[in-house]
Amino acid sequence: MDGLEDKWAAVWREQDTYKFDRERALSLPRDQVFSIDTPPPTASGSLHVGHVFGYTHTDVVARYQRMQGKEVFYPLGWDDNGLPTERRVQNYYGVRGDHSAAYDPDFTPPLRGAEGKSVKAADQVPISRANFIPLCEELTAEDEVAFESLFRRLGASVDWSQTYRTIDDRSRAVAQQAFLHNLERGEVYQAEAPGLWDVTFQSAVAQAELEARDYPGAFHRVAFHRGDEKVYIETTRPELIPACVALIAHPDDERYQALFGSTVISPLFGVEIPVLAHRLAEPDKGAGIAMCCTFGDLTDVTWWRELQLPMRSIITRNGRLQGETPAWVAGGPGEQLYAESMATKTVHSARIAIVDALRESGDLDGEPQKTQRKANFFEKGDKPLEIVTSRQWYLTNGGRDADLRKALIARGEQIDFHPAFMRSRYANWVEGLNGDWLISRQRFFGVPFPVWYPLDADGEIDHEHPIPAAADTLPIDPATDVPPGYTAEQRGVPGGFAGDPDIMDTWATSSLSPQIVSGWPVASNAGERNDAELFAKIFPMDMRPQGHDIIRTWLFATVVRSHFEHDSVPWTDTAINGWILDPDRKKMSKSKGNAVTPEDVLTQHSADAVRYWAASGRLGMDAAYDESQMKVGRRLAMKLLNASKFALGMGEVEGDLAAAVTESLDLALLSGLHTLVEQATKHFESWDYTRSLELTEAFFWTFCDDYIELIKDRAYGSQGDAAAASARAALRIALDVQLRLFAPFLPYSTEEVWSWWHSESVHRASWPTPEECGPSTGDPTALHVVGEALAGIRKAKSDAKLGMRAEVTALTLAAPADLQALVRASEADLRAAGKLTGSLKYDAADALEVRDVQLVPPPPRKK
RNA sequence: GGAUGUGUAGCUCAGCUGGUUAGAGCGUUCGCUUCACACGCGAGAGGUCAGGGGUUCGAGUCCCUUCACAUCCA
Repeated sequence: MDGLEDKWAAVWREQDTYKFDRERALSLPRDQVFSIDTPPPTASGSLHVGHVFGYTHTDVVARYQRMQGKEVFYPLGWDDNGLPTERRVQNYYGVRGDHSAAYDPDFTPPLRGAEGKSVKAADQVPISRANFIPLCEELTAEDEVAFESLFRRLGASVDWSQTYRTIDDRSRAVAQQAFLHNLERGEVYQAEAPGLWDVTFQSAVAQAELEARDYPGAFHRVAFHRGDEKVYIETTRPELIPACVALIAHPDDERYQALFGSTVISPLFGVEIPVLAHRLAEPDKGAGIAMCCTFGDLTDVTWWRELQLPMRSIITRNGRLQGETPAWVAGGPGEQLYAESMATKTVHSARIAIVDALRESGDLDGEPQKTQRKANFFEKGDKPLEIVTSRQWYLTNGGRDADLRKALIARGEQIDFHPAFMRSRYANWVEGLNGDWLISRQRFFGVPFPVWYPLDADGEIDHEHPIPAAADTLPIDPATDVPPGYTAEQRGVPGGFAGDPDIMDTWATSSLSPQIVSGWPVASNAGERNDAELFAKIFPMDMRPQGHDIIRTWLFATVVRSHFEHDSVPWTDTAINGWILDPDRKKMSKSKGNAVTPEDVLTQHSADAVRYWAASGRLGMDAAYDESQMKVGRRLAMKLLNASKFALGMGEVEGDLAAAVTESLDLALLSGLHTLVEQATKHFESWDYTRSLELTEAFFWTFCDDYIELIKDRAYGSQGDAAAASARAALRIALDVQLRLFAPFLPYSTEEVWSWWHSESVHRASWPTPEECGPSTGDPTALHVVGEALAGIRKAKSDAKLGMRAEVTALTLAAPADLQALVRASEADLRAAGKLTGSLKYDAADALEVRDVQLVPPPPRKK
């Protein structure tokens, strides 16, 4: 069985079994084409069983649609653009991206394969982005080869000639072209504003990348002064007292009515601070009055904006306090404290210094009370985010525009979510947006913004008049390329130009995956994958499969881009898969150390077995990692091989198979098969492939355990040629149909069996129709009833602790008349299967029952 | 605090628009080398359908409520 995987994977590769036929697609009506917008796995991560789970769901659907005769567009790309790759490259080559480094056309990295040795940051060679990117491409290309091999082994029916990378020329050109279109239409803008900032990665972070985590802190009860009166606030960030711009309480809070409109003096620094009212102050939290600093958290930003407070920022981009003593502190009582104990210190050290000083001055009431607070983190970071003012690019997404938000929620309504309840994740997210999408990142490996800025006579950047790249030159890198109308010598000199130093959020590229794969034309035709005809044909696409954790990012972002660029949804349906949980019900992930590598799983259990497990997980439902289920799948695949070998070994039937089927049980089987095909198809059409598998599987086990057992004697010829032909024909029809019903789930074993009497791949065969199931004139209950009679005989033998070879010399079958008739019609089959040699009496009863079974122990086996 | 989902045999789950004694597989127990399969075959045991209330002739299935768990958003 394991040899099947190498064998058939090679055949599928050689024969291009899953190749997308562009010409055929263009010639077909739209509903005969099925296009899938698959998630590109992160190339520098590693794959885990969760991937196997989700991608199997997609593949099962792809295979079904292909068998339905549709031309299936099923590419798979790699997301190699972004932070995970940057980190690997730094270690692997011993380099570090540096915005100030110049491009070196002859650069060779100091190391190759230093992974694991962990090169110290100080030893990493600073290199330009233009030198850094090729290294990223080189390293990810290696990973991608290994990934493709795994997906092939799994049996993913992807057309590998359609592969793409989110950093390749075409992807960058698509991302830049879409950005320039957004810019022209005013959907993207630059703003200098306070925003969340990761001090480790030195980059701005978007709302969708936030993660609220518990973070240990302490409440410090600190006095502000109003003459002799003290006004206490409670804060977890006392180091921000020098950045305080107001004290704020709720407008309805009785305690502070007298203070509103007056001012207080800050402790240690002696700065005069207004006391103001705002509805976002929480009366029941701490003292009910809060200090607003620029900036401690997002509420501070709101207060600062709405109450038009001054800017007194002290935290810099590297997470330390600014070195220069701020103007409003200089000359005051806190000047020395700041200059000596806080300037250039980390937030942590500054806090210790200020708390000591507060204690000494008597402004700290009691000792700090330890607490767990929620702090915002970058999902990939491990230090709380700071809020820093910086110039960034934003793409409108409804966060600040009710009409746009409404339009995007309406887009969600136009997409069918599977399961449907996942739509509320989308709607909740869009409704809860509190700002536009921040798409610029101060990183290196990603798609650069295709713009430059003029420098004025003093060499100052004029951000108001960005110079866009010419459309037919994309992709460009403004760090090395020169804007239209300038020469390279003018870079960085007064009157010249400067490139935009930032790159785009990874999602700003991957949100264009439908455009990237479908041939959306870019003016430069970078990557030579422009295909306007194809794009017109397959966009909007049919299916977007993905995890529910990235509805707020990838799914939403894709909808936004498509809304702006095409005034359309990007796809009509989205299939949301759940997560794989380990047996302790925790999400499996590499970082938690509980993930099993998919290579091991596939080797140990076989691809068909693993797919069986994955396919028994319904869309949207988290599933347990369950090896026992894989064993069941393996057993099923094995049974399929064995039963088929046996059934086909009975002999062939010449001529019209359907016409040869005449016996009661054979007709009953085919009638049941007829219903099975209807049901299996119906459930696939409603995206419930799991139900389809369950029904097919149940039918197959009855086929093996009851039907084959009952007819095998006759099929060998004990009741004459015509009766044998009837059984053999029914076996063939049933097998032919069942193999095709199983093919999307068990591609290897079905292909093997199919090849025994077909020349074409089962994966290019047509999905079975009820009409192919032969005559539907039989009574399907006949098989159940005779099967039940056989079960009665088996039970008698089992109760007598005898083997199934034991001979039955007499029995009575009690049943209602109609059931008796069904048994009588197949009495010879029942006798053969039950080893019934003696009398079979019939008796009337309300329900079928096998009574008075007389048994003879089987003769001892000859040794 | 808000949203969504889940709670059915020891385990993993199915039970569609309410209808006869609640199903499957795994595990478990007992038995069997039956000429496709011992990576097999046959038989059995095992459930107050999370708790409470309601609608109904009738509820695992609909409504209300409580509890527990998970995820997302505050």
